[in-house]
Amino acid sequence: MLKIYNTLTRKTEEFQTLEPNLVKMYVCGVTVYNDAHVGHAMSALVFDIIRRYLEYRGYTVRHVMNYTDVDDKIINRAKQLGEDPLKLSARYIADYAADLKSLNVLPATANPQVSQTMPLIIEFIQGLIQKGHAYAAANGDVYFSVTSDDDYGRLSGRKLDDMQAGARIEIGEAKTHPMDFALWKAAKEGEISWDSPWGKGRPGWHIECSAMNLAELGEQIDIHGGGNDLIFPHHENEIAQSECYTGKEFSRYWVHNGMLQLGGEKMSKSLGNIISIKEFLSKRSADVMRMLVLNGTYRAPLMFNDDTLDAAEKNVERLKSALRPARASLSEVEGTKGLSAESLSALASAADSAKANFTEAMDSDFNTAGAVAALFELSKFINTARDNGATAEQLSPAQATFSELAAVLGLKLEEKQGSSEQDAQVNALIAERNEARKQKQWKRSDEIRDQLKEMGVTIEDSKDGTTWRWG
RNA sequence: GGCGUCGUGGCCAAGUGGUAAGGCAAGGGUCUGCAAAACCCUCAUUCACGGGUUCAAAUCCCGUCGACGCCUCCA
Repeated sequence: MLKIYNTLTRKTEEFQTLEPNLVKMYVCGVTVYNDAHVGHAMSALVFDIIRRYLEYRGYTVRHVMNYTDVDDKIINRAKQLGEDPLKLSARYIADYAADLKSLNVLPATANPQVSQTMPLIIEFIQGLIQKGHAYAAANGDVYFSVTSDDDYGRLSGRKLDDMQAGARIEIGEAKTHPMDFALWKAAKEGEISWDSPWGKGRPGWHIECSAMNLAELGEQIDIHGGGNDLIFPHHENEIAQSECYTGKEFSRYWVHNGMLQLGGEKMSKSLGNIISIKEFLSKRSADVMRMLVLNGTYRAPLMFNDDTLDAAEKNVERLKSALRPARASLSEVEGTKGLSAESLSALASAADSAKANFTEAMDSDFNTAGAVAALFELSKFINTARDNGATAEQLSPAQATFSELAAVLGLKLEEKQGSSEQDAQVNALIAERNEARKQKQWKRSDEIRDQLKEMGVTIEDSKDGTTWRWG
């Protein structure tokens, strides 16, 4: 029984879909005007893991992630660069898609964009005006009326009265209530704009997600996700718009990831403490970033520093060790006995309980730290079996389970590969070293090992022979 | 000031009533010519602090202190 923490109720609830075996999941994507950073990566990874696990549990997942390609920041940046705003955003959309791919994040089933949802956005706003939830101001702006929605504030747990106390009152705006928010913004001179019943303009930030949800997934969805910095005002406003428009409950579960912390502070574009995804991947692997996320709790702040990254890197190496081949098959030693029937059945039951523990952990609000712990347990059994001389055939079922579970978490655990020429060169050096070792020429043997290390090759001697790998 | 999340060993962190998972680091060991990897052992009488409820609390309640997020664009 899968349980998910729901921000809306502040409780962990049993997960039940609107339609059997189908999950409609909408996750707020990014505003595309510069390089995405590792904080965005965290969010993408969290929902990729959730999606993969739901699929593992047998659901079909319709996973929608939007791109905000019409926005003040995009317009400003485009102005600076003298570029067309939609060309700029198209460039960064392609860029972000590439980042996600290199992070082994599965592509969403749909990636709607604001610029391509204009007719529905306008229709949506008109509907809200008709129902008395929105009003057009004299200057061409359209605002949502928060006082028209009795439930306003229920996601973030705020009351209108409380909010006004700390809210910065914007001057010169044509709002009836200070907390009213823009559905449509009248275009300024020379700005990109679309025609509407209220004159030329563009959508406010929140309406796009309500409209794209409706277009892609319908009136009601199962999961709405995003970073917890979006709870207010973005998601609060989405609920208000969608529920006032359809009269139905918008999303059953609201899932929010915690913020990535750099030096005790949230990493964000506005604070400027950014490490881009590309910069990260030039130094560490996609698996390391994913392991960092897996080691933590998706809802809690994630500590991002050299210590936690080094630990994550070690963790990845450790998991990789479970997938290394059996020694016996490499050694070409005749008459390898393999494991006893007893050890073999112990290995099989270790694989079974790893799977059970993995599922139990993931069922508890995606407890990835617990799921990874189950993999560590299994890797210990596999490695012990290998040390005890298990054959490739004997190791294979447990390794298959291990790979299957690792894949649910989206870990690749790939060993680096070299070209066949490089491999041949390494094999020749190892043959030479083995000859030297046979003659107890340790100096020469160690020279070759150092030379291989320079080339990026790690070697391991065992009684069955020498194995090596890149990295 | 308001709303919310949270405070577990040197570090990351699981655990929401029944007596502290896992990983990193550290120390010892097996193996090895040495190394590397793997494996084994050790490593919190205690869960921010102070009260309370209970046969029993890291887990529930109250209070205090502290951290972080949101209240303005933000994954």
